[in-house]
Parts: sequence; C-alpha cells; structure tokens
Amino acid sequence: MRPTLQDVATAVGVSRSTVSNAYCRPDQLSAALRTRILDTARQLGYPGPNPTARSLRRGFAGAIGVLFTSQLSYAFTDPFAVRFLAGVAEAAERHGTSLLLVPLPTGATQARAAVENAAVDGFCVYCAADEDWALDVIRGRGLPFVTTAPPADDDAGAERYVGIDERAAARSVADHLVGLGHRRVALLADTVLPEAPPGPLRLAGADAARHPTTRGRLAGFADALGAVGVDWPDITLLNATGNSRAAGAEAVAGLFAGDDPPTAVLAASDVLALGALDALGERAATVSVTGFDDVAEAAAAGLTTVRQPAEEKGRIAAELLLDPPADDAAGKLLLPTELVVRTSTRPAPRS
Amino acid sequence: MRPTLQDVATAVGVSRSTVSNAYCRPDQLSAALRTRILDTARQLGYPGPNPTARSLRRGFAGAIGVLFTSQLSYAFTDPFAVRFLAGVAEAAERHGTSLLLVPLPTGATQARAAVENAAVDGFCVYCAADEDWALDVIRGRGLPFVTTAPPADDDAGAERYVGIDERAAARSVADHLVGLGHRRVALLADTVLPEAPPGPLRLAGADAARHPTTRGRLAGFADALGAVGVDWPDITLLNATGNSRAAGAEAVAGLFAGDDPPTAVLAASDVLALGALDALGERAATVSVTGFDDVAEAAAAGLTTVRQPAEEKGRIAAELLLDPPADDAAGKLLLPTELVVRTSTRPAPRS
DNA sequence: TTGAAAGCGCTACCAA
DNA sequence: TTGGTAGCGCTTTCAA
Repeated sequence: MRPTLQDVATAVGVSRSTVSNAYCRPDQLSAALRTRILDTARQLGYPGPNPTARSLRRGFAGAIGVLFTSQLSYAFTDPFAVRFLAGVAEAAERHGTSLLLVPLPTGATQARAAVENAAVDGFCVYCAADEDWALDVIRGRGLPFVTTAPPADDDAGAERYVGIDERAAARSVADHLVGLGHRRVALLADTVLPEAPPGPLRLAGADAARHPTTRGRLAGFADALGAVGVDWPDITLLNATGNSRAAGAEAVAGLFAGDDPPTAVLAASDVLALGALDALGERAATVSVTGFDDVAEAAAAGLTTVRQPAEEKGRIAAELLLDPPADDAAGKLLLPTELVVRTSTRPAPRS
Repeated sequence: MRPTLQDVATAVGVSRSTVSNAYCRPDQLSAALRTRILDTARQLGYPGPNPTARSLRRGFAGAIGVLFTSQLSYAFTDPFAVRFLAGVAEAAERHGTSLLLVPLPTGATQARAAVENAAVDGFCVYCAADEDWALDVIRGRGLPFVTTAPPADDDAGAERYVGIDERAAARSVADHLVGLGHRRVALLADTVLPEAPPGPLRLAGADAARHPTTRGRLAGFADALGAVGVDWPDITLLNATGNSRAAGAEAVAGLFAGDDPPTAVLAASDVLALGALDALGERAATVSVTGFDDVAEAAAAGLTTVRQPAEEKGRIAAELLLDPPADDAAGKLLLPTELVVRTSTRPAPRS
C-alpha cells in the first residue's frame, strides 16, 4: 500500500495538518520540523500529496480542458489547429496550468460523458459554435469557457470568444480573385453537409452549410461574387470529406475534365487549397487557387491566402479563460486578418 | 452554490447511494426511479457527479500524462513531436482516456511539482531518458510510464519503452553519404551542450553530448566516418541552439565561407537539415545534406533522411501504458527505420 | 430494489 | 508553531 499523508504524520508523531503544511505552507512550521517531516516522508516512500485529493479539497483542478470538434487525433494533422494549440500551451505554461485534451467518442451519450467527466477548471472549445451540446454541458457544470467563434445566437449573454470576422476575411480573398477578372469560380469546403460525398454539391445557399465557420467563409466568397453579378446558383460548390490535403484533391478531381471549367478555386482552408493544387498538377499554372489561414506550407507553395493569427488565437483564448477580463466586452474579440497575395493567383484568361 | 449529489437525494427523498447508482449503475434500480432522479437532477441543475470526487473515490483519474523534455509550446512546433502526439491521441481516443499535457516550468523544484501534481494514471515521457528526475518522481508516485528511448542504465528493470536504434539508424544515412565519397563532413545537432553557442563546437566525442538521442545519432554518424578513416577530431560539429529551422540555419551560417568547407552536412533532425538548406541557398546544389525523421516537409524539399514511424511510436507508447503486455520483454520495443534517399545528396565533388 | 455506514486523501479553519 | 475538527463529493460494500 502506498503511504498517505496520515502515515507520515504517524511516523513523525505530528498531526496531518502539520504534514500538510510542510508541503504547501512551509512558513507555517519550523524549518527543523519541516525537514524532519520531509525526510521521513522520503524514507517511507511517500510521494507527496495525492493530486486528486488535493483538487477535491481545494476545489479546483489546475488544468483546463481543450475540446476539438473533430476527432482529437485529426486535430494534430491540421496545421492550424496545432498552432492554435501551441498558443494555448504557451499561456498555460506561463500560468502553471496543465492542458487536458479530451477526445470525444462518437456516440452522443459518450461524448457528453467525456465532457462531464473532465476534471478541469474551464474549457477552450476550438471551432465549435456548432457543438451546442458541449457548451450546454460545460455551462451546466458551471465552468467558464472560451470559444473560437461568436455564439450562433446572440442571446447567449456573457460569453467569451476569440475569433475573426470569417465572412469579411473570406470576402477579401474573393474580392482579390474577382478583381483579377475571375467569374467562373469553384468554392471548396469540407464537410459542407454531414454525409456529403466528395465533389460537386448542390446547396440552397451558404447558410445551408453545416459548420458555422464554413457558412461564414462561403458567405464571404458569395458576397464578392454577388457584387459582380455572379449569383449562388451559378457558383460551383465542391465538398471535401475532411479538412485534409487528400480530401481537397479528391474533391477537385475531375472538375477540369468537363468543358467550361472554372478559372479559379476558392478554398475554405489552406490544406484544402494545397490538395487542390496537388490535383491540378500542371493545370495549376493556369487555374488560380486561394486558401485560408496561411499555414506554413502555404508560403512554400506560393499560395494566395488570408492570414489569421493562429498562435495568438490560442494564447488569447487561454488567457481569457485563465484570467478573465473584468470588462465583459473585453472577452469578445475578433482578431485582424490579412490578405496575403502570392503566386497561385493570376488574371483570369480572356475567354 | 452548485447542487451536489446529496441535494438531489434529498429532493427526491432517496439516499445518496441510489442517486449514485442512477448515474453509474442503471441496472441497480428501477427504471422509474432512475428517471425520477435524473429529472429532478436536471431541474435542480445538478451537472452529474463531480469528476474529481469520483476519481478520488474510484482511485483513478481517467487520464494519462504526456511529458515533453522541451517546453510544451515548443513541442507543437516540432513536426515529429506533433505526429507522435497524434499517435498517442489515437490510442487514448480508442480507450476513452484523456491526455494531460503537463508543461514543465523552468525551476527544478517547480518542474518536479508539476509532475507530482498531475492527476493521471500514468505517463508517456517523450524523448527523455535523460530527465531522470521526472522518471524518479513518476516511479515514486507508483505510476506506470513509457518512454521513447531505452533507459540509460540497464539496471532499471521492468521499464517499458518504444524507441528506435538511434545509432544504427544514424549510421545508415552516414554510410550512404560515405558511399557517395564524402569525407569532409559537418555534423549538425541541437543543444549539444546546455549553453553552447550556435556554430562550430569542440567536443571530446559523441558521448559528451548532453541529450541521449543526440549521443546516439552522433555516434552513428561517427561510426560510418570512422569506418573510412575519418576520426572524431577531424569532424566538424555544429551546434544549433534549438531544434528549429532557424536554429539550423544559424548553426550552419558562415561555415562555407572558409576554405576547404565540408562537402556534406549530416543533421540530427529534418528540421535542422531544412534550416541548413535554407542557409546554404544556392550552394545547396553542391553540398549534400541529410536529415533524420522524415517529416512531411522533408519530402517536398527532396531531403535524404531516415524515416522512423512517428504516429506509430505514439500509438504504441500509449497502448503500452493503457494495456500493458503481460510479457515483460514485450514492453521493450525498437521500431524499424528506413533510409530514404532523395535529391539532397549526391556524389562528393572530386577534389 | 434501496439505504446506512465508511471512507478515498487531503486542506483550512480555528483554538491552543 | 502545532493539532483537532470538519468536511470536499462521491462510491461501494453490505445489510435490510
């Protein structure tokens, strides 16, 4: 049996409180006694106060939870998510707080349970204004949380978030393409509808997309095209079955075989855009492609994209959680984005 | 005040045990009573059993700790570490276990405390055969752990690890380079000695390097060179101040300005190798460079390297922890590696 | 099918 | 400076 604090107390011949003080309030006892206690503890093989018992008693866990909409192991394949996480880690590090990454099982009940059972003091919820159930569970637990997007309904009062203006940002790349004369354009996004197959997809409008981030970006793309008279029904929408390079390539495959193919592809993420470039191969020299996020690979590939501050988003999210601003409005942040023009976009060919 | 299980019990007019059963042993009470309890709980706003209290009582945390030698936020900038983490996450996901990422503060005492206070059932210790103190703390707590390298001292009995044969793997790239006729070679590694400045560094031998992984790789490089009569004192060793592209570039800068520069650079990681290529610029066409790990960027850069299975390493580490093999030897794994020859290596120029 | 009792290991208050 | 007391919120025997 592993010795407990009580065992140490008995061995030294003092009370539990004193042993406890030896560990967490050195100033509450004489140095001599403290040394004696710590020595005895070492001899007995007492590993120090049990973290769980301490958490229970103290009333906090010393960790914050991080929730990803997608499978956790997928999150690590998404360069933007990883940079977000790096930012969160940086803030947590400074605060001496640990990070609990909670995988969400597929079943609804089990996923709920995972959030209910996380021993944390709060949550960073990545990219999930959509996962209302998770936010409900967190609220139910009375825990603070920060999301990476404004709440879908504005009635949700005093929430905290750090996001970007998805729609305006998307519009900025789309405007760039439109300015280059592109009119026949394909939009590329992932998991537009839950079970949609890869490739062209009919959708009533940007609003019909499943994921709020996707909705915002598609709407921004559509805004720019609408401004020059290209309306939603005339825009090709391509669905990718995941936010990965391979899925991006798959979604685009075959599109350029038909006649009158698009002159440009507006992707909802860099990863998808890079996949599109993969699929285009030689044709990439004539078709314009844009991304979103400005991940590291984008620069190397010469991808025109919208930069959003990834690490900063994570850092701020964690800070908002770890020391909440007194001012309510200060907890609602939209970070700036920036259009980054590289070589993957060029004037539309005269037709 | 947040309601507790007791409050629900009182409200329904049953005992705490029954409410507890309603949550974790549905078969122990009638469906009707259970429904009544759950409904009342909802009305009262009871969020379900407190995870910490449950952990204390049940005696396990439902999470495994992940420890990185370097700063946690740095780990996310290292593509190999991220892939390792993805593997760990995959296994954890399947097991319904969370991942506690524990940042290690700089102070020795505080770093110890961080490991002591982690509410976890075991640890995956990434790349830290060196961090003996951490392993000691973990052992002291009586927790199981898995490392990514064999223990430095073999007397450490029943440990579990999943690593590679660093020395043999390193020798395989170095042999390739030697086979191409290279004799004037620079080795590039990071943090060879704790406070060493960037650039050329005198070292008594590969064994003198601080980090065990680095020791293994440098030794492997030296083996191959030694076999053709190039001995340690004649090998240039370059120190990088971190495992990053920038640090790799910095370490190499200036090396090729002198006369009789090396014809090849053997780097201890892909990231460093890519940095070296950055620094070489045009000269990269004449100098051969090799990496280690085979991260995603390596392929795009045409980097000759040694591939090791990153995700698998993580996955296996977590599995070794989550369901330990009965057989002791089955917990000690060296995974295969593979030399991947690309375009960054070519025959040495005749001099 | 339900309940009473007995802690899990610790910390914080207050009194000595 | 030290110790006693009183729980933190829960689960799990075991007996009814």
